[in-house]
Amino acid sequence: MKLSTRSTYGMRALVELALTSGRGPVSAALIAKRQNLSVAYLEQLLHRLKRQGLVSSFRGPQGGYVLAKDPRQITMAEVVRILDGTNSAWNGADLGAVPKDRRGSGPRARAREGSAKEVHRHAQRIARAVWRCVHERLTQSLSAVTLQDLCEEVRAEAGEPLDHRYVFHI
Amino acid sequence: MKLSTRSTYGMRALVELALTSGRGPVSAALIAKRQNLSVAYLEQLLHRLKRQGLVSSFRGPQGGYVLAKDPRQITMAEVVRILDGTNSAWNGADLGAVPKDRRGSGPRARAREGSAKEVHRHAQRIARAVWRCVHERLTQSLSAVTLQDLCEEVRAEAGEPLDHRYVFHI
DNA sequence: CTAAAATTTGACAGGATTAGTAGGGTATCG
DNA sequence: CGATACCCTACTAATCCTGTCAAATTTTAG
Repeated sequence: MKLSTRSTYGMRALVELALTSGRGPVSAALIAKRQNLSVAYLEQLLHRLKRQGLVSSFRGPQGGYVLAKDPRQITMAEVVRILDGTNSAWNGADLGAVPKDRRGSGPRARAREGSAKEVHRHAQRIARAVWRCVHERLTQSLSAVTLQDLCEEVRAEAGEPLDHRYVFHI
Repeated sequence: MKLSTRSTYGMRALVELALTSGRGPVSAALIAKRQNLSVAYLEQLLHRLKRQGLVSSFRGPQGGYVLAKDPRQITMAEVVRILDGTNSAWNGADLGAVPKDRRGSGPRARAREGSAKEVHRHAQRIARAVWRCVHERLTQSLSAVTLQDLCEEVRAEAGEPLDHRYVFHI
């Protein structure tokens, strides 16, 4: 798991969909315009969200995207997993790229550092512990944030008078 | 704030320093060898950690790096802020890249979308809400993880017999 | 006291990965 | 048909990470 701008972009698009929910599909172009981000890039993100069943799409005129799940059932953790969770980093077993050569250690052997196997086990132990400790708490706290929470946060920030009505579908 | 491999690299180095604490400085080359990552890259990270006062360094033979604070006072959130917090994404006020051109929206004006100023306020409201909601819970849960917690996690994983003694300095 | 070795520091080049762009294809509705 | 909008693939730009070299600094050896 990683965490970058993609997740926030995706979440913002989902908020947009949630706020206009029940009033027909919204085109990617309109979301992009309202959220001030690139259409093409947003389409990629929406496509991935669709394949994972978070949104549905309709082609043709008056087409666009619609939320496919209850906003209370969409968590931030899920969005992060879908949009930012593809890569090998943060994958638990990962120890980081293995460098081919080492600079400082010269020809003379050092006494303290143990066999290569031991070093590897040691590194893996620490890497796993760090990863586990962080990943656990991270997913835990991100799972606690739902799309509905974000919508309410937006409403609180706006002080009620949103320009679309605040209706959830289903 | 962003979150990538850098923070885990840095945290692993700090764990290494904490575990060998009280037994003199440890060179970047040795840490890199034990943790199986690139020396040059690790040096960059250590340099930043030094400038922020988390570690101290000594040059020359028998030199290296030493933890500058109590492991209980170093939180994961601090490390993330130092190593992954540089870039403009996730900076609260950020609204994402501003696209230069828009593809689909054609010459014909749409009725629903309001003035440019309103759209911008709307976008900013949602972006801020998303950012605030996520950032708040994220830093909160990362602040709860200290370097000492990680060391104990490592010890738990290893089942006690670590190859260095488990001593904290000061 | 001088020279060599060990180590940090800094800079830079190059590959790998990710962020974002561009443009064409295809389904759907009037 | 033709316009709207999703869908797909390839491309460019930026960033991350690694590798390497040279300079500065301190300790140790001779």
